[in-house]
Amino acid sequence: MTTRQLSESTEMYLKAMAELDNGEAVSISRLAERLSVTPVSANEMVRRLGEQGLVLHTPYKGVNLTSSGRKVACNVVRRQRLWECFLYDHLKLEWAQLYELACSLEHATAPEVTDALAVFLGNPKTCPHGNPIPDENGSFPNVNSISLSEIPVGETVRVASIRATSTEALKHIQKLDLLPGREVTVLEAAPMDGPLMLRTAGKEIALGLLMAELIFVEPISN
Amino acid sequence: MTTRQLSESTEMYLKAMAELDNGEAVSISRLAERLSVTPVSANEMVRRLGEQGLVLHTPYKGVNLTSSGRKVACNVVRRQRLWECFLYDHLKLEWAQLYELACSLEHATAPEVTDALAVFLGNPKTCPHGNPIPDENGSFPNVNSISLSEIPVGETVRVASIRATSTEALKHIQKLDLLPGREVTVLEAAPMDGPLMLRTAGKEIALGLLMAELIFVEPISN
DNA sequence: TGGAATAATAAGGTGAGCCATAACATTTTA
DNA sequence: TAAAATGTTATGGCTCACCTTATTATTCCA
Repeated sequence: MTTRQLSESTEMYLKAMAELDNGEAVSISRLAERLSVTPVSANEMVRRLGEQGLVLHTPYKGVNLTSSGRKVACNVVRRQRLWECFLYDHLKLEWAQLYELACSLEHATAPEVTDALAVFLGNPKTCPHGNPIPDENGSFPNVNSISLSEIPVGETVRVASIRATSTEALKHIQKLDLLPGREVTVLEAAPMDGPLMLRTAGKEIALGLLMAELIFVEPISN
Repeated sequence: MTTRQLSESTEMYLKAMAELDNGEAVSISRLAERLSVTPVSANEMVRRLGEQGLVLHTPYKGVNLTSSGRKVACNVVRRQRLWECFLYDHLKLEWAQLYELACSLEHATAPEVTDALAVFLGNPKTCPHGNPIPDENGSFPNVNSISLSEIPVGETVRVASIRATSTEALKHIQKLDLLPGREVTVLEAAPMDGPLMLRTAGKEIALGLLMAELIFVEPISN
């Protein structure tokens, strides 16, 4: 298993798979959607990744990362989230822009730089969006937190992390003040996948279901 | 003059031209050599750059940056040298590796990041190799310093900056302790483009002419 | 169980940026 | 001034990662 240089595209596919992973195989169409690519293109690419031993494709079932693919994906995620920390904590850049800005940097980052950056930042455990940063060994943190969309009406939870990737979505979440640490009460779930009505910081807000699925929460512990 | 996204390759060509620029047009073969590409490929690429208005190619004479091409090149150089400062001053990475490591990052750096990085670093004036960092407006600093290869035997000068790009060359220069700030006396110039014999920090060292051309010096002022 | 939805594959095409080889043009220099 | 060196252009080919359109295979659900 040589660690030859992988293309940016390869890294993006592997990262997307890791981000979409929830235990089961990822369908090629969801992968295609996430990467803004046609299913046919995603199919081709998955075949290539399969030939390299990075993914396992079971026709009609979906794609899984192999252990070596997962390792690469972890590494990519690690690089990205470390950059997010740097861009936020030290360069004071926009919270909503971090994912996008760090995404370009992640593919251009040598291992020496990644390691030195982690040390410089004091080995942070999470990125500014609350998502865990994998360690050097490439263990992908399996966060078993629940999405806000699954919380029954009436319950109050705490925002743990945001998995949104588009700057637009992140801006909206920021505007609604649904940042990690905030407490949120689910007031109502409109029928037909309608928006959730929430209360946070004394305000009542409406949140689309798709967006709610990207917000991960935890029980209020203390 | 739209500032559409330029490819990494385009940026590398423009940067190489700026780095090779010494007032006259740059020949396509030197450009090709610098970029480790065949002259034919460089020719094709220069044609494309010409069509975009970034360079001016006079057949059999060479290539020049247009004002818009120069602006882009400056920006690339600025990004790279800012990253070099960060990698050296804060991440404590190897002096000789900086060029290479910063080179990958430079193409992945958004304008917001560049500007914030400059502020974070305190708007440094030079990179760790002693080369000037262009300002936001893209003025390419025209350093009129002299290369060590042009210093007559007997004279003593101070190393101002190193323009080498390969990690290997930089490692060698570091081993010889020819870093910016050091004083060097030219003891002898061997015939037939033979090596220069130098004295620096009490030691006598031999330096190949090609390498000496990458070391820029200034008179000892104080 | 049969049709709808979803997934896979086949075939052909695009552009960027590189390659090699060969032919031809110009400039340099001996 | 002629030959050598350098620069240019033509031709054809390659890989990667994408595209479209069309066909075929499988799965799911009513």
